[in-house]
Amino acid sequence: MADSGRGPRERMVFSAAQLIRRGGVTATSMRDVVAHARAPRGSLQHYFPGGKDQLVNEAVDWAGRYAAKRIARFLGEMPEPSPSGLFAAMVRQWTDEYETVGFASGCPVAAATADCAESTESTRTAAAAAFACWRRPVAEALTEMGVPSQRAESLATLMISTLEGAILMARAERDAGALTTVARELAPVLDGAVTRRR
Amino acid sequence: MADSGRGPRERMVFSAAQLIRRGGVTATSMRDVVAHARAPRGSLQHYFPGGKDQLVNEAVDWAGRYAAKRIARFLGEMPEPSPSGLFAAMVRQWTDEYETVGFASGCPVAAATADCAESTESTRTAAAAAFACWRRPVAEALTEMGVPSQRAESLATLMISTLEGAILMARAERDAGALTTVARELAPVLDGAVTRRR
DNA sequence: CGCCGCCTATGACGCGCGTCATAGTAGCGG
DNA sequence: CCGCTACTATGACGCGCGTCATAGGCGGCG
Repeated sequence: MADSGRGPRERMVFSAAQLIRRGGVTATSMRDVVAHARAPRGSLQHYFPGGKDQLVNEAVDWAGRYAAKRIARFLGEMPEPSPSGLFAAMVRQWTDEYETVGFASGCPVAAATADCAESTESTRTAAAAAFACWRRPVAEALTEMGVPSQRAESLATLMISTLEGAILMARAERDAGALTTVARELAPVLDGAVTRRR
Repeated sequence: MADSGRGPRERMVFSAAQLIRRGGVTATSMRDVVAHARAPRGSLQHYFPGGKDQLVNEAVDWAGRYAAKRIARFLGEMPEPSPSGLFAAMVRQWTDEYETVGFASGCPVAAATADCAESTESTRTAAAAAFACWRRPVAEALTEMGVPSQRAESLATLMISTLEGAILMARAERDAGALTTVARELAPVLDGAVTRRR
């Protein structure tokens, strides 16, 4: 969450993701992005000759990779990993944010999907890639914990779907209750899928 | 899904919901709405003096009530109701749509939340109300099936969250797989919550 | 120095938006 | 026929958008 990535280009992509998280793709203007990134406006057409689409797609891309990296981080921080523990960590990231800085932002991939899935093929593809990029480490972690690999894929899909939906609901209600609820309710089915001891 | 509600006013609200489903709130213009509803443009300021916000809020409202009514309908169609059966029906509504007319549209409440939760308080409130309106009959149905009422509330939240997330994923990937997956994986935990025979 | 890449600066263009102002029409009770 | 209310019609306004065109600075290398 550092305010500045190294180069101005990185900062713009990061800022785009940040703004898309808040208000959606359509409501995020390129002028807003350069202002938020404290970047020169002239750099837009230099770094992103593909226009807004390119910027948005890279922001979605970045978000997918970021989510994937978080999974690895969560696993590293867990003394004894379990499926429910991983999901709890994923959920906690959001409850923490909502409790500390408020309910201003959702998931940029979700916003991009809702806004662009029909209008902009390339962004839809980017969102699909982001989901896949996010799901992979989750599924791998589950198999590592002893979940059969096919089942792990399904559960990864379940975890991310449920998380995304709960984020939406929590934001609408300005109450993180939905997040904690789904974490609690999903725990047994996740842990129940472990067939071999690690 | 009838193309025309009775009055022009109803048609406009319905069309707004329809367009928001596709491209989000910000990308949906009021001129688009009247065109889609084949309604006179002059009627906008007559029926919706509150401007776009009012129109959007009523569309979200409509969507919430529509979802709630569908739950009642599903229950009526099920010979022997079960939690997993209800969830399967909710999911099937979306897989059916995606298989027949394509992945153009998502959930209007989700889109409104992603686009307006931060920018427009009234719409955020409308979305929260829509979720609540949708959740109530689900929870009631679960208690009717023998789920303890507090648990039923939690499971209703889980079902709707998971469904919303799976809709997003399916739309991004243009593949209803996520929907069928979550229906399958959630079934046991839902049915396992029934403590008394009906 | 001179030149040439990279990056930045800035103003303009055309468009579509939400909103407003003003006027017009239809039906109907008096 | 009048007048009133409900609804429709239409053009204008101001704004912010994405994009483009053009013109710089500016550091390094021959």
